[in-house]
Amino acid sequence: MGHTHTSTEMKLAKADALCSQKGLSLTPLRKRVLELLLEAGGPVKAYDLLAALKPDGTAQPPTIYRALDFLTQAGLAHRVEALNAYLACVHGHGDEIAELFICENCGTVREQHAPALPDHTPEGFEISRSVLEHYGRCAQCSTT
Amino acid sequence: MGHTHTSTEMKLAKADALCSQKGLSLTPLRKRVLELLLEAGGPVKAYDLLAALKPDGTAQPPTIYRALDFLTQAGLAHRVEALNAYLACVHGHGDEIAELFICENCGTVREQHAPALPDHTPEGFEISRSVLEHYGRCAQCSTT
DNA sequence: GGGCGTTATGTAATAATATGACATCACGCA
DNA sequence: TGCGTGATGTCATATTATTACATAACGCCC
Repeated sequence: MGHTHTSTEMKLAKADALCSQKGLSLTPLRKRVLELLLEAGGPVKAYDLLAALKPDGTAQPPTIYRALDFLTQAGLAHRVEALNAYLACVHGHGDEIAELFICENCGTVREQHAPALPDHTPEGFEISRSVLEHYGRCAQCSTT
Repeated sequence: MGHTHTSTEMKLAKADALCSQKGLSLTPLRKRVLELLLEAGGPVKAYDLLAALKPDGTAQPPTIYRALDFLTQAGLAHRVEALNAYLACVHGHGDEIAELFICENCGTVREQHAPALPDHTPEGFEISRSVLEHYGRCAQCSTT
């Protein structure tokens, strides 16, 4: 087993800890989906996850969407809105939101915490969720 | 005809001007779609537009998606990523990006220009498009 | 241990969103 | 006139997501 695998295991363990701390149950199915996301190392489509989960094609869509809902609620994954894809989230964002830089050439995603954000929130507007995604070319791809 | 209608006409005229200035052709179909978006005053789904366009149901999806592609390219509309919906855009953003505040209760959207992004873009990353959307409750809805 | 509520998963069907491919039309222009 | 280009029409299908209901797993109370 290589380094990547080990790292995945560590992240899964961390996710376990985080869930039990919050009183959420990271069941085998949910954990497996998170593992697939972590192994992918980038955004994955729901139906690709579904195929990976059960290569014989017996898994049904709700299976994967439920798992993804759980993971996103738990803060263990993000949905990349403009790609209809999902991404494992390693760091626990507190109140900060995720800011994604998505390379349209190679598909890699760089994730950061965005500091609390908008200066010009309209008076009285209560934000419950923010989407902040940038599309373009990463350093690698813009030089080549 | 009330004030809203008049205002829509003015915006359409403005769109016309903007297009001819850029060498784009705001055809009757495209203009009609923009008009529908303006009249709606908020985000509309592609298939709803399609239905509004041809109440007899004879219009096919590519019709509306092509028109929406044109309008978004031209800067006359935005796609609201997390809603799979489209929104007329009245102000021409220059290099600034659109920042949307979307009330999940009443569905209204407040749009602003976000200043070119005061962020920590990774070294070398070239942004071609940004998505900035906030979901929550507007002032109206959070008090009631 | 037996019933029972709650949460998670399985499964079938279908809804909602979007694109590909090709035909046709309209219009400018050599 | 004939041709090239961009726009639209039309059919088919792909992709993404949800609803609804059945079953299973597990804790809890008695």
